[in-house]
Amino acid sequence: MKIATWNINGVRSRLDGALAWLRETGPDVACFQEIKCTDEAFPAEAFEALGYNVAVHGQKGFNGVAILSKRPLDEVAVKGLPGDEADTHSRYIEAVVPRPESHNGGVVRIANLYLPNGNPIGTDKFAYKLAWMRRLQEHVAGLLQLEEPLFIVGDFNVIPEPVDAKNPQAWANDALFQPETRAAFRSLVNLGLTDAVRACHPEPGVYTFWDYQAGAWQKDHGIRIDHVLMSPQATDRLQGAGIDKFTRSWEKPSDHVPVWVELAAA
DNA sequence: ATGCCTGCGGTTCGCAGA
Repeated sequence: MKIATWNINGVRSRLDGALAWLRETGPDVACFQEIKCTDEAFPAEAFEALGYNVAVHGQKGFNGVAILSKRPLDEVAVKGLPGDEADTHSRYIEAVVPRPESHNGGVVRIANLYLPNGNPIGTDKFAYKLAWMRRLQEHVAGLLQLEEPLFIVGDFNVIPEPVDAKNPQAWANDALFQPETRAAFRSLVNLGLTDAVRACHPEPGVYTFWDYQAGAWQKDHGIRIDHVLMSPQATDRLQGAGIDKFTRSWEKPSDHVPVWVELAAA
């Protein structure tokens, strides 16, 4: 079973690339962030034509997340991160998905998130980011009590460690690499989660984002900010994890590339 | 020190991104 996540930076302007990527890599579950459209404007039919079932939590203009699944979604459990009724940003969707027939039953729980960027530091945007991370910690702590295979995936907007940036010093004053940001991410992982890509790829130079500006891609000035975090019950089945770096060379690319994990049947 | 790109809204520039 393959589960993938991609900050697509506008699903409508990136639809052809998204469909090509799905055809080429065939994930059982694909999570998108920054779809930048309402539920009504999401091009669900194009994905359904490839055999996917679709759950969307969008909004006008920016943010927005979606889950695609080859198997019908059992339950779209949550839309919007719990813990603040006043938060109107569409940054979180959670669903329960049956595992493939070849896995002899059972389900996985998918939490797909687009964590706030938080720049510039010292503003209410950074405070919102840290508050959002505290809310996520609370919610995930509850989910872990279910003792299910749980996948928390998406654009975390967190550079966890210096090895996760080509030039760490360039991010010293950025919300993605602040001590408070990194500490909140460590606390989340320390609930008992596994960072799938880092577990499978301890080497440096593994990035998921290259800015459009200043030739970041050509200079490999990348950062690793898109992650798959797994509960123990999910990690038990981990066979591999990787990054579809090739999409960054496409025409009209997203500035992020997909991240995926492959799971054993038992 | 600043902007470099890009998508989107709603009009041709501002906002958000990271």
